[in-house]
Amino acid sequence: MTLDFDPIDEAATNWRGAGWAAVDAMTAATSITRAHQILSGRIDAALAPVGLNFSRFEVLALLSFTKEGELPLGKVGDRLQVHPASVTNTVNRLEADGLVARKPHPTDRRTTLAVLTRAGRRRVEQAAVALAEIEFGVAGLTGDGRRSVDAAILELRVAAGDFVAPQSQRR
Amino acid sequence: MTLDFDPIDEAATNWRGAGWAAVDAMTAATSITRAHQILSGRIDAALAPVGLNFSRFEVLALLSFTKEGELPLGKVGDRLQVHPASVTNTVNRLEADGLVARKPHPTDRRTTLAVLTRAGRRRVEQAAVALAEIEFGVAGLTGDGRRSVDAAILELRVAAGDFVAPQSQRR
DNA sequence: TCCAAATACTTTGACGTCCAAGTATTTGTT
DNA sequence: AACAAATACTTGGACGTCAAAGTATTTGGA
Repeated sequence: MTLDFDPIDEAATNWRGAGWAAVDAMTAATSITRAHQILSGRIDAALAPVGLNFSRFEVLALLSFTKEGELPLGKVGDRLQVHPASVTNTVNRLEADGLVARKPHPTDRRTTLAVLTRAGRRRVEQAAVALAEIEFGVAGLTGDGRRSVDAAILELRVAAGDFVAPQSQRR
Repeated sequence: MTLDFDPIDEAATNWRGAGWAAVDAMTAATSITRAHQILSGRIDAALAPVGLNFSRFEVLALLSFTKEGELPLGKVGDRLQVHPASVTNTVNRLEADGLVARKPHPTDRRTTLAVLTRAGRRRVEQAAVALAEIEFGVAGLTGDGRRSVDAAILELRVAAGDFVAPQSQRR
């Protein structure tokens, strides 16, 4: 099943042969797509024994970083850049597992807070350890590789309007 | 909705504060994940008017590069690194749209060939143009950024066993 | 004060992906 | 020759994602 050639390199050759444009853009996009496949496979495999997947872990981690361990669902979506419906779905699952609870917002009745439970806090710690053990799936990337990926993708994210750097953007 | 800070940078700070390990691995993994979100959103948006999504496009492109415009479904899965069930699903859809046809393998009756139809060939050309126009979603990445992403991810893919370089691996 | 518009979340439905199990066929051994 | 194991694909089910529509509540003018 392991190929004896680089499929992306092969694709680039084919694209050139067909006279199609933007070959270098294609290889970059394909590389990123494949990298994501690899990472998400490894990460979900590492989290499965802990009873989480990456989305659920991200929500728990985000909550664990707040003072009170709680956040409106909308904020969760903003921070993790996922669709509101996905937040609802993820929180439903976490709630069913007893890792977060829903709580009405004290002053705005439209808003629902997700609150980390004690079990949720324990679970996210376990998951963080499990992820650190597999180096978040990026084993195989050297320090240089990680830095250059971060830097390059930072350009992409800024260009995509993920956030606007206020004044100083370190890094 | 656009944040006024870099959420990944923020996450790194939080992780350090919580004393969690592998912060640099986390940022690399998160960057790649986010890059994939951005690209796949842009790519699917560019392909929607053409009536394709990226998976279906990839299958058509792969077929278009073969001599006869046909390939066993299993080979398609190997090349695109997707699950056999996904290939079945994707080809079903392409077949329903008249862009490929299924044909029995001449000598191995277990095997089914996906054959590009004339409409499929036209469609993949349109799609290639549409994708080139948006630079595969990587507008925002400079030439250097694209090269460093390719190079870094190549490490990752090799480490993941995507393929084994036989003797000479150019690039 | 009143009401249209904005905001927050949920629901429903269309898709896509993978896994596991099932069917058909071929291969490799004994 | 015979049959267990491997291979090729499909099916059905669990999940996840997003878009669009629906409900409830708050906000920001006229």
